[in-house]
Amino acid sequence: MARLTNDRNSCPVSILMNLLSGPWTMYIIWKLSTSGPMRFGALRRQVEGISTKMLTERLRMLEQEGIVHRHYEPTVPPQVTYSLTERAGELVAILDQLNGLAQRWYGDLPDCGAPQAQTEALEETTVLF
Amino acid sequence: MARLTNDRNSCPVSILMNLLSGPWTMYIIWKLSTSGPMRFGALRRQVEGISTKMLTERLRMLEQEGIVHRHYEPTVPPQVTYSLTERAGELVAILDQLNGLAQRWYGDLPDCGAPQAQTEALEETTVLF
DNA sequence: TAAAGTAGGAACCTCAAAGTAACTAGTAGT
DNA sequence: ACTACTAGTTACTTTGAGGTTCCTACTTTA
Repeated sequence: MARLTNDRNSCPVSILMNLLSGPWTMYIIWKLSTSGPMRFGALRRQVEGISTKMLTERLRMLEQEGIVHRHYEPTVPPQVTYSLTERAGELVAILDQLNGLAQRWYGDLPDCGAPQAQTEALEETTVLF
Repeated sequence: MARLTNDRNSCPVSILMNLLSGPWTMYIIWKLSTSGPMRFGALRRQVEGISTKMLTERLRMLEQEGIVHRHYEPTVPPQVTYSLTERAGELVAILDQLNGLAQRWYGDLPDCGAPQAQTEALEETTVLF
C-alpha cells in the first residue's frame, strides 16, 4: 500500500492532493507563479537543492496534469521554457487561501516566496517557501 | 533530505501542506467532518486499511496542531473520542474548494473511499471526501 | 473457558521514493 | 585542448516512512 493509498482509483481530491503532496511540487508551482515562466536551468537554480532528476520528474507530471506548459525550442542548445497554465491559476488561487490560513495559524514570519515584489531571477533569500 | 524538504524551518504553507500531505491525514479529517466525533475503534473501521499505529500517529499529530480534539474518558475499558476543533472548520472550508476544483478537473467519481457498504454507526454515505 | 473489544505502545521489517553520479550532443568561450 | 552550458536520461544506492506483529489490563459475551 505504502504511498499508493490515494491513487487514481481514489476520489478527485485524493488525486489532486497526491499530486501536490510530493516534495518540491508546490514549491515549483509557487516559483513559477511568482517569478513567471522560466527555463529549466533557471528553475533548478531557483528551487535550490533539487536534483535534475526530481525537477524533470515533477515537471513532466505537472505537464501531464495540465498544470504546467512546456515550450520546447529546438535550437542548438535546446531551450525549454516552463510556464503555468490557466488551470494552474485556479489552483494557485486556492493555494493562496491556504497560505492565508497558514499565516494566521503559524504566524507570518517568512513570506513564502512573496506573492508579489519578487526580485526576478536572482535573489539568495534562503527564506524560500 | 528526503521528505523533510519543507519542514518547520520553512514557511507557513509548507507546514500546513506537509501536515496534510501524509497518507490518511486528509481522509481522517474528512471522515471526522462528515461523520462527526468518533471513538478510536470506529474511526479505524471507517478509515479502512489503516493500521492502529498510523491512526494513532496521525491523530496525535493533528491533536498537536489543534485540528483534532481528544476526549479521554478513564472508564474501565477507556473511551477516547476524537472530534474536530474550530480551527479544523476553517481548513475543511478550503479543502471543500479544493474538492470542487478536483471534481471539475477529474470528473465526479462519486464516493471516495467508500469501496464497500459501510455498516458502521451513523454516517450518511454521501459524497464523502 | 475462551474469545473479542478497548486504546494504544514497542520492536522489527520492507520496499519504493528520493538522492547521487555518470553520460548524452552540440556550441561558445578561454 | 579543455572547460562549461543546454536539458535532460539512465543506472545504482540508500533511507526512512509506513506496515506488520505482538503485547498490555480489564470487561463482557458466547
